[in-house]
Amino acid sequence: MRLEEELQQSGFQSEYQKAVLNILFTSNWLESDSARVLKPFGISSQQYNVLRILKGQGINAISVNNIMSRMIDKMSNTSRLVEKLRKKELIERVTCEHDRRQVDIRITDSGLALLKEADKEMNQFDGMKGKLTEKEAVLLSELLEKIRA
Amino acid sequence: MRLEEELQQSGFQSEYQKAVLNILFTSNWLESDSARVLKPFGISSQQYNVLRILKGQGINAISVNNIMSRMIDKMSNTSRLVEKLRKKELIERVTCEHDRRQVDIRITDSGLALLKEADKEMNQFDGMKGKLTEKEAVLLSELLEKIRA
DNA sequence: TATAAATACATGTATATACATTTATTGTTT
DNA sequence: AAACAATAAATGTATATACATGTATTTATA
Repeated sequence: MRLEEELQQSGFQSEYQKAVLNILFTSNWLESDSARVLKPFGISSQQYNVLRILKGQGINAISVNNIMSRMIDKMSNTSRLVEKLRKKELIERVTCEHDRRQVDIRITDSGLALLKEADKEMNQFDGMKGKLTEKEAVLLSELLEKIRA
Repeated sequence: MRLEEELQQSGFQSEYQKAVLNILFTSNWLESDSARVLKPFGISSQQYNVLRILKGQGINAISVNNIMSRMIDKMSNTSRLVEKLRKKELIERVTCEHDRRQVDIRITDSGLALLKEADKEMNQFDGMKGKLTEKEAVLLSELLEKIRA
């Protein structure tokens, strides 16, 4: 749907402005979609993001800082987020031997199981499926990366 | 900067997945940039968004619901947001005569003045300037609108 | 080796937000 | 007109988040 209709606005200052608003709007759109899908699993999309990062590390435990630097939004309180996942026993904490300030985090079997189920739904409801060709997806990424250059 | 480096990740499941993450990441990137620019003016980017919507309406007062439907993120508590702007005297509330449930909102001179200053900065720090051609900006909007189709 | 600086993470606090519920008013149905 | 549904906005509440600060540990420097 065109942004003009979504925001009930007749025009924009420039195509640049419109593109920026389109990014923000689409991001919110995707975000609320995944929040809805994840809700039955009892995790937020940030928590999902952390679980996926940990899954990507396999059996290796990685530090809280390491997780933070890989997150989509570099929020400052990854600690609390991780603590919430630990309470649900989706991850476990291992105090690091060679640096006792550091806390290493590893996904649990229970976490992997939840992720497996959640991923099914997430792929199914993927906001992209059948809407862009692969070439268009590549192009989209390129344009977004240009903006952040 | 490439998303792989931003998120310290070697690859993605698919180009679709990468594009989605790129949208979310870029949105956060733009968001934190504008939050930084707006901070000295004492308003959040949501409040800025509301002021711009009201400016677009000129001297016409529009309802809280009307504002909400034009906002980038359709959050449920526009009331409180508007109330904060009122406390700062950037907007004013007019109870509607023909429907006394409704509260019409209009931007004040003080609100317009703040917006004028803020806009200068916002344009200056515009995350797009010189990074995309106008054609690319149009293309970007088209791709994003396809996703939401 | 004592002191200072840096790092990793945790926590306090104020504010923001999502979601459900409430209140006031208007519209609709019988 | 009375009863009910629908609408506009406000509010209660739990959780999330940003930002600053605190604590423990490690590294660098004098």
